Amino acid sequence: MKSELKKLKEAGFKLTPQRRAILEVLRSSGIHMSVDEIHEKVKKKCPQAGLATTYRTLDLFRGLGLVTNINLGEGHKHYELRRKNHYHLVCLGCGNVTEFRPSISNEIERELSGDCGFKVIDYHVEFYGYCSKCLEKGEN
Amino acid sequence: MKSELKKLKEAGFKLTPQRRAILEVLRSSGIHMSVDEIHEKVKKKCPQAGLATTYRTLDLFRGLGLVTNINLGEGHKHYELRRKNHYHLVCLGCGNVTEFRPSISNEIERELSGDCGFKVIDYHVEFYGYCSKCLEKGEN
DNA sequence: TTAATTGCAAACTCTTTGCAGATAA
DNA sequence: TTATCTGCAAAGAGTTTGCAATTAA
Repeated sequence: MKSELKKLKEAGFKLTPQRRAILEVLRSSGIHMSVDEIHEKVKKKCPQAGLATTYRTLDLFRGLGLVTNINLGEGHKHYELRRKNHYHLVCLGCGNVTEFRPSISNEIERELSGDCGFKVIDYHVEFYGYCSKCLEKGEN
Repeated sequence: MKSELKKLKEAGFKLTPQRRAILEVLRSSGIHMSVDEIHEKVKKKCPQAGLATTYRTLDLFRGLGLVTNINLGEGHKHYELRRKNHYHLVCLGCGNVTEFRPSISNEIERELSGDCGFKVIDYHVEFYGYCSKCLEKGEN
């Protein structure tokens, strides 16, 4: 059994088709999605699935540390499977969101714990700017 | 005239009492606030000020680059005067949000532009964890 | 004088909740 | 069998918008 399902079960929750479908959707699309996007994809597997269940399930998953929700400045939440050590690059030109794994992220954590006594559990990092394609095209 | 008002005027916008009040509120409280918090403080200076105006003004300011809005995982936006080079440390124990100016932030920008050809304009960085006080108290 | 701005209220969007029926264990 | 979970619909919270009146320039 894949690790997320295992965690769910171990925490005493039922493995319903809806929960399996939501996990599959999150897995199949590596990148973050809005609740609506997730729900649309879930309905292809579970046509009767309700939006409220998607909200409830994502919140349950977040509580278990299976997913994180991120903010892209829009008016709604985005969720993705939790993976450590990735930053988002949001292009102000084309709107694309890509990922970035900086080689120095460990140094930041070290600096944090040293200077501030702050123990890092998780982080959300979003850089806004222009991707190489948009830089080539335009005059940014 | 302070620089934010100057920018507003230069961009062709009127300097209304409401806009001045919102700027003053943002300046007086260094840290981020929710729209509601901002509006409550604005009403002390402009009792008749409407909430919609606060929303419109903050969005106008954001468009001009005067403020940035950040996300703390709650269901509403937070705004603050735009200042470069600061990261948020969100304590999962006491909920306090403090700031952090990492000495290596320039290196990240350099790595970004080198490896990815991505030109950084702005960023939001939030680290979640436990502050020194909570670490002393608890067993985290 | 006049185009920009405002307050109000209504509309809209996203999210949460209550509840009766359905279902995994 | 039974406590958990679901779908539905209604409620709630935050945000945006239309419009007539007001106001900065």
